[in-house]
Amino acid sequence: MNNGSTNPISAGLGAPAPLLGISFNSSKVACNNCRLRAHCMPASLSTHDLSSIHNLIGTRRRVMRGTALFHQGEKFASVYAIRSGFFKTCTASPEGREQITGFQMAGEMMGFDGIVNDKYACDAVALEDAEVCVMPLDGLVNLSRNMKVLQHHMHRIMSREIVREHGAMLMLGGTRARARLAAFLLNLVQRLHARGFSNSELILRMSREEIGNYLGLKLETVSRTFSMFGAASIVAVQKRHIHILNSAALQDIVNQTAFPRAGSGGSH
Amino acid sequence: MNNGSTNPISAGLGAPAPLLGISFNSSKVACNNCRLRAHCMPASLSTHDLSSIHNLIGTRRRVMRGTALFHQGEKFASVYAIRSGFFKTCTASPEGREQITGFQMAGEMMGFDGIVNDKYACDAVALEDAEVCVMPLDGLVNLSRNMKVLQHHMHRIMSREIVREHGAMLMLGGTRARARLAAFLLNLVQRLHARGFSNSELILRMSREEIGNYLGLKLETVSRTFSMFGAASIVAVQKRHIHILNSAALQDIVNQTAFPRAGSGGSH
DNA sequence: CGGGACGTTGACGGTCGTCAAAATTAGTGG
DNA sequence: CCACTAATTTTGACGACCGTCAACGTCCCG
Repeated sequence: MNNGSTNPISAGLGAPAPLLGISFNSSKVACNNCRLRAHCMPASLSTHDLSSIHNLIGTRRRVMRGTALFHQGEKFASVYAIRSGFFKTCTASPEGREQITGFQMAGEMMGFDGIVNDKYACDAVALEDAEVCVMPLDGLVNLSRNMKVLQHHMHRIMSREIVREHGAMLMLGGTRARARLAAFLLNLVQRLHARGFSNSELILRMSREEIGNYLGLKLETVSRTFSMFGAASIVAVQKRHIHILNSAALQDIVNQTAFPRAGSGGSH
Repeated sequence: MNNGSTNPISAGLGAPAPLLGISFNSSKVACNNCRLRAHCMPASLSTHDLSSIHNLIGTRRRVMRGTALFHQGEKFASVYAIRSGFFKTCTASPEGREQITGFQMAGEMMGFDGIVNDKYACDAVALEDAEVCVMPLDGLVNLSRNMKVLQHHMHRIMSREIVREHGAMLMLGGTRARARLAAFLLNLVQRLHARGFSNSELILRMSREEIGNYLGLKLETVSRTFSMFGAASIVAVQKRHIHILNSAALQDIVNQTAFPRAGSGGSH
């Protein structure tokens, strides 16, 4: 399976052509050139390891806005790293209610919830045209058997997902609308900032309804709360364009607007 | 606590205490005799594999009611399988609010949230005297490198935890108090039933306040809702002893009391 | 220009948080 | 065994917050 050279010669039949614009089918952007590597790959990897991983990533896949990368119940096979674009993941309860469980951006991974039952446990829908790296799980698993860093990295990613959801639960249980929306904005802008974007401006990729669904609020409440932030000059809101004017005030709202004294006392 | 010896010992988690009153090492119940094996181990294992795993589980550990198995922020080392007893896991937000992220019973595992940052991300507190199997992670990891079933099993467990939290989010976002409490009871009794207990009776190991915290409700609301269920003869409630009289009605409440039309197409 | 998706704003009412007090139980020491 | 305190649970009254219903404005696309 070792592929020593991925040089232009082997590509003579008109495959990769890394020189020019975008090539779809052939488009294997080498992982070691990917500027998102820090987000989805282990920190330190030998070039040899890196190319092993790179070879594993069979294809990339484009996902048009509004369409699903995978569906709840679909046979599980691969996990995905987002190269570009923005996703939501949502589950449907047996009785048909739908809950958005998270929003994912470039460098983040999706699909690990499919491992338990060999079926994806949620839909992953692109909120804007997107591109993902397809990572077949058995490939990853096999590779990780001889690559300790990779094995540990997989564990870390899943563990992180667990912790992330802890955070989401923290928000949903026992805070007011203001606090939820404030925390939501701060979280988004922080993740964007970690990817080189502004730490005060962002464009929402999702509708008010989707925000509300995620935060456990109705869309009208989301809208009203945005207006409130605007009136207080904490955030400038124009449709989906958000400008955080006073991030400290937002943080205060997160801190102060939790229901008071939820959990203290108690333990003996 | 009123024993002759000084208290710090029981509270201390520091050193692996060699020969105190309780001998940690001695009690090695062979995994292949453990009637909970089906819950925490892969389905099919050769006896050889099983004994490898068994050897890995260095110790068991007793946890007294009200004390913590591990604390948020503590250095991560092991995951734990519950042999007996009942736990809650709770995280504290930076601003000090506390959120219970789950209740765990015999056969379930805890600690995987510690992998990401090499620190436990939550407290695990025993709600009744308990006993756990200590499973050092690096041992598991090394073993799994040569034991494919185990490797896959670990992935499944973490994945299941992710999915479980999806479910919790589903409940916290967009349902009413009745629905949350009904779903909570049904979930508890179902898990207990899977362990050989009644499918209609249970004893709550946690206080009204803890239930409320978990469900995003105040303790008064929890109490009132219990009373409501009682008045409707759906559940007989006596303190913490719960008898489900009409499980179908409970299920109806879960289904019907979600906020209407949260996610589907809005035609009016 | 017209239709549809999305967002904003207003008015009203229900659910549940808040405050308060009483009831029941558990734990402790005499 | 019984008094005493602390913890937990229950119940009531009140009101804030947010869900509900409705109308309107905006933008996009055919």
